[in-house]
Amino acid sequence: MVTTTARDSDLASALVQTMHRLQDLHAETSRPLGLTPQQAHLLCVLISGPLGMTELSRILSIERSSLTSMVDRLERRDLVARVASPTDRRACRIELTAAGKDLAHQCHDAVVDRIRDLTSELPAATRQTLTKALQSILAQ
Amino acid sequence: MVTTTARDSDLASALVQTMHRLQDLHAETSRPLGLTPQQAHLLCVLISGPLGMTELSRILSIERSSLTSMVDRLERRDLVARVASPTDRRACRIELTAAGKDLAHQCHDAVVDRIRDLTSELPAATRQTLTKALQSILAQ
DNA sequence: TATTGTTATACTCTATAACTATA
DNA sequence: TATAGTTATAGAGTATAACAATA
Repeated sequence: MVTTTARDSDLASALVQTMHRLQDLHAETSRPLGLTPQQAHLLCVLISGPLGMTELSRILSIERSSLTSMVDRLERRDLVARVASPTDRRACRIELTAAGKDLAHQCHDAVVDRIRDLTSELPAATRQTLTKALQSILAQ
Repeated sequence: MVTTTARDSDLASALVQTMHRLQDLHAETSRPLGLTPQQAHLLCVLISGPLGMTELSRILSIERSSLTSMVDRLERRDLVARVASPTDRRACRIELTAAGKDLAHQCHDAVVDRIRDLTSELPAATRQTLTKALQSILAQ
């Protein structure tokens, strides 16, 4: 039987290429805001609230020691602040400053806008299917 | 009208999160092979044939000067080779050595396997829709 | 003059290992 | 003893600017 059925590797390949495309897009939107993609990611993760170093390193998938220097650089620019934990004197919480919050939202909005452009030509039903499929992948 | 219609930002958010997930997965598959994700990307791009520095830098979205040092490191490990262009004495072609070709295929296969695991629970029709949607995004 | 690629430099990202302070 | 976070160190990724050689 010969059909136009997609192979597994077509989906894998499409996903990998999409990843690279989105990475580029992410870099292009961060840069004019004076941020590396990694810094933009960190700031955006903090939008939903302050986090400790250990939890933040887990979310960003980097070692705590790597995070220390990232936070140092952002703190020097007054985009984040280390706040002492009231309950654990070893720990601190990283939180966005007012300037950091503003920049984080700019990053977030810029990326969402760019992606909206990329996906705007898809039919609504396809967008729906795409969204649900990706969410189910992410839920694993 | 109140429905469960997904917002644009849900799709954008799902795409961004998928990007991060795939980045992690890519890093996890490259690392045991002794490669950074960027090195793995470079090797995989060369699977389809040798490329000049300028074209390779365009494909990887990095400056040529950044690429020079990446190629230096890979060449020192005998994974790629600089071959003089026969037609342009300024230019060179970067090509995979036998070891580089082997490693590139290992990288490629490892990523495809991991992604297949991620997507294996989706219905065939959804996989098809997903693949076509991503391909149409990439075609832009 | 324009293009190909490299060199020099500076900064960021990242991991590993060893460490301090607190729980 | 275990955990939170930092320091020290080394290597890799990246951009900018200036450069050499060739087209």
